Amino acid sequence: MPELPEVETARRIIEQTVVGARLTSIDIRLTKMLRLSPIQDPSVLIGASLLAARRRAKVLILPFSNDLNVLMHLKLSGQVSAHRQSERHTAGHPYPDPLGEYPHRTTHISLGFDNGWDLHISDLRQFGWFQIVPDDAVEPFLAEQAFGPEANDLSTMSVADFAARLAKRSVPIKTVLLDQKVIAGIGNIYADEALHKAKIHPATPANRIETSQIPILLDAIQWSINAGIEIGGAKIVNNKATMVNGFPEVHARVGEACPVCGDTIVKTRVGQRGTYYCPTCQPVPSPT
DNA sequence: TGCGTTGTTTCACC
DNA sequence: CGGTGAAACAACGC
Repeated sequence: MPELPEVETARRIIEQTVVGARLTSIDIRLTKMLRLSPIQDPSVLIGASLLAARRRAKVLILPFSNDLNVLMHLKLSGQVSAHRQSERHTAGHPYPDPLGEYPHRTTHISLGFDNGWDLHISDLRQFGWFQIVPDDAVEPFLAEQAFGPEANDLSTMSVADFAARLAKRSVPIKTVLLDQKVIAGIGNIYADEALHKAKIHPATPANRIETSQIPILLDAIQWSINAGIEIGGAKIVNNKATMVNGFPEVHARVGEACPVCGDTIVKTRVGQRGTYYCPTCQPVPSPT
């Protein structure tokens, strides 16, 4: 799915278009999207106003005025697109064409608001979910996820806290960065970018990261996530991120030149995920 | 044709 | 119990 920057971009679009507006219609074409929802009848939301657009980790939280909330996860291929006449804002996976007709074959949910904006939720692979839950279920749901601090603002995570988490894990550092319970919001693209910025090989066992590298890695994570937010989320074409304003620097750029040292970026597999790094900037860690 | 793709959950196995 | 590795969910383009 969209990672934190893409979900944050979707949140901002929702905030700027339909927060404060009243829901006038909701059309759910693929009921599987509601498979985790305790409330199955979407019409209960009609007539209520959207109060805010929140985000925790990669989950969107949309509280309505009738004590109900929409919780949404875009997973690997979800997209939010807001439309009002000729105006359009889109975030998330771009399949098949953000400039084309909506709703289309993979637009599974559409919401209409009384200020003229329509929100279309599309999802090629259908891994995403959409829940309608009462107010008193929101915090328990989030608590159950046990998300770590937000990757775009790690001011609440001390170097000592992070070091303590890393010390308990023998798996590759990249795998730990993808664990939402350690830090929330990092995905495959930004894990590669953060490790390149910090000059750490992605397969380095987490418990063997040098103490001096830990604060550098914390800074690098925030840098990569905020770089992603600045460009409005990664731009995916044919399942590959394309560079916008020099970002990403290594992800999906196998065979190209490292922007730091000029060496050729290579691709490997770490924790079953495609992984890109620069062999010069990120040397294989020395044994023991 | 088979493989890989911005994520998370579950399960078997230590 | 807790950590780890792999499969599963599914559709599409190369």
